[in-house]
Amino acid sequence: MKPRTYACGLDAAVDVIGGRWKALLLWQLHDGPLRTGELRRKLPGISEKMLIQVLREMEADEIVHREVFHEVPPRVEYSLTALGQKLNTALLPLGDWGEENMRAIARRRGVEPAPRH
Amino acid sequence: MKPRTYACGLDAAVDVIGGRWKALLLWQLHDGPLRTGELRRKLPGISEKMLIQVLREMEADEIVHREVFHEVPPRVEYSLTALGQKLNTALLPLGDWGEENMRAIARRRGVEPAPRH
DNA sequence: CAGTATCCAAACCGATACTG
DNA sequence: CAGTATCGGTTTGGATACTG
Repeated sequence: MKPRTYACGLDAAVDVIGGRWKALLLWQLHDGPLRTGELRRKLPGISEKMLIQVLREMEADEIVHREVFHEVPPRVEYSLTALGQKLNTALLPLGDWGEENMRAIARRRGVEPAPRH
Repeated sequence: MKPRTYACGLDAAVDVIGGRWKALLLWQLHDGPLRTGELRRKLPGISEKMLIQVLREMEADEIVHREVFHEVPPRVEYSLTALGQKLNTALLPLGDWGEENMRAIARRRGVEPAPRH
């Protein structure tokens, strides 16, 4: 339990998209629904546990919708809710800022930027 | 050291503003330079250690400028760099999104929103 | 294929006491 | 006033093995 308060909207928003994976997942879902396995392949390095855990949190935050198809083998699709789409839109300028400055950020932090997108 | 790569600009950006305090600090510096003590008072709950530590990280990321005035008693002012100002601008839509949805976010997470701003 | 259960390591954050 | 040092708790993230 973390008894805190939100000082402003930005504070709350960062609490929602913070962490290692959420922004990435949001980004991947931008173009439409994806199955669990597709998401896992698009996020190289994520563990089984984190993928599910983070998706559940985003579902609880109502930015991601989870749909189960009762087939064999089982199929589950994740997509953005209307709220999630708005969030994604609100993140575009931040993504642009990061894109422009990624090399410098990566250099200062000893991280290799990836050339994708 | 955390040997990872950035999958996209958003990934890098979240790495820069993530965590409990950075977005808040950025926000406070929006209107001009502030002294250490002023910042501490504007961020109720932050510890001495976190305030300095986070400011140093932001300085290393070149989004905050630190200026020392050699007086007695000592005076230090923090302000946004040009890069920090751009980042702040890029965060505006995200802040708006958070503002609009703060109540719902807070409710779902058992957090009290603060009425300021 | 999708998801769960454990166990463990690292990062994050904060309280406190202290220095120039 | 601004900053450092230390310590420890909580949270987060991840490897692995397993279930329906």
